[in-house]
Amino acid sequence: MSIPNNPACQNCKDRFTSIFCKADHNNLEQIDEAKVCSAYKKGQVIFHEGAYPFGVFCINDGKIKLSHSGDDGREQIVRLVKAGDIMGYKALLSNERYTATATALEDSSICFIPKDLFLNILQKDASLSFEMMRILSSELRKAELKITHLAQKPVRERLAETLLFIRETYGLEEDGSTLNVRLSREEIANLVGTATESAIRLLSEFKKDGMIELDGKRIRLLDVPEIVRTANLHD
Amino acid sequence: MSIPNNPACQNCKDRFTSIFCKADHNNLEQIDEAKVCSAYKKGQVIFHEGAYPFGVFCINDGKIKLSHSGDDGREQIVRLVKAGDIMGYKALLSNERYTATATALEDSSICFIPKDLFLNILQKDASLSFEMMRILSSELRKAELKITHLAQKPVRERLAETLLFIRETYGLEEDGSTLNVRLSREEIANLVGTATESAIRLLSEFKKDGMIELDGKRIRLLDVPEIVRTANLHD
DNA sequence: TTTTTGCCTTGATACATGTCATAGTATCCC
DNA sequence: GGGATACTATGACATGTATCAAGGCAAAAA
Repeated sequence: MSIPNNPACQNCKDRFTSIFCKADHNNLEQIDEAKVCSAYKKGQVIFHEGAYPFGVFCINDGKIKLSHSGDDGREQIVRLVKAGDIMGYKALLSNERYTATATALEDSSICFIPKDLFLNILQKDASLSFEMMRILSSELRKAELKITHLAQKPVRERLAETLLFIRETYGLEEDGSTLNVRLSREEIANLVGTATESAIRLLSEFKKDGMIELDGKRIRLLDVPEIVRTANLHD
Repeated sequence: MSIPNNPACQNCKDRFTSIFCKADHNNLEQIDEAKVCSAYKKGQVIFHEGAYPFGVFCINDGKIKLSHSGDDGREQIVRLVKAGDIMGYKALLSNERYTATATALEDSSICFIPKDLFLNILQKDASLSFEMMRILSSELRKAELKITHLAQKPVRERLAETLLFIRETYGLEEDGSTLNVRLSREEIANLVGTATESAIRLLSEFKKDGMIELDGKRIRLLDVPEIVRTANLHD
């Protein structure tokens, strides 16, 4: 399943940007001792919708998608996770089973922090729990915005918005224009909330209009202002 | 604007079910002293999207809708609030402006708790902040489910689901079948995420199929199992 | 009462988007 | 390398839904 390799949290390159940068030094050491770090291959599932949570996951390196699977089996991607982010906290906090499945989008290194320890520290460390609330609020804000856009915006606008969202989340490669992640057309569609064919067709249109360039799963954003205009963002 | 009347939190009929039932008695007294309770008329706006938050609101009595207004001005209702619930915490916690507008669905009595006090107590009171995290997690879970359904389910199923959601939130009247809230067709549509005419048409169909009965804004759920089946719920 | 106003309802129509089918293309793996 | 598998692409088509338009009904105002 996963190859253990345990870098210290002190060495974790994202410890300054992650939620744990807010944590008390003391607590951080406890986490460091108890955590288990594992390597996951691209496509591997970290946790499954419906399973019971035993802790939270902290991304050391890599990219993860969190997705619901609808009745008909089609997946809806609800979040993209990057290094420094944590995941699995929602189920833990509401004491329910996972409502989403976490799948590695590329080879990733992920730390696991046991439930009891995490909840325990959360009780003691006010600034950590405040940071947790901030994260939850921010996720909720994004989710509500997405609800509004799904209900009101056409697919074309949502696709443009999604491209910008991917850029915001994973950034660009060294060339300054290529999205720094490889997603299948189906995954893009499941992020937008549309059929794969529709996503493909619209991506082709964007390309024809000179907004983007396509090279397999490589997507280059050529004309960001025009993409912003297409996304019709002003709220 | 609003008629002040200040019942003690001790008398608040929902203090046992609200978030504050978790709070320390000491802190509850502080809140009781600082809070300001006001009456709002049906249709009145409690806070506006884009405004800066100065505190949280706790519903003493009444019903509120929280809605985003999309680019084209159409509203999307993102949450229904009832007595005992709090609102406005998201903006406060993430230190941003309100992303939604709160409007009274009926005459309501609402307490206002100043920002500083609330955040202060949240820092000190671990069990209150844990409850806050639980609420946020639960809201986030609901929002993500709604995203999946908006993306994947047809309007007919979503409407059935919405009827069940309203029942869950506001309950039924004494007759045991009438939804205990009066919403316009437009509001129902904005909850479902569809056009008003579509909502009306489908409600008529539901009526013709014997699932519901319509009497103005009164909606009676006659055949709940069939509504559940129509909503196609099994996730 | 009559008028006004705001909602509700229904029909006709157009369009966006999903679905199905087919073929081309890359990718993986033995 | 070659065959299998998965992904991408495009066309044809069906249909769910939004939009536009017009009329009905009921509550509120004059």
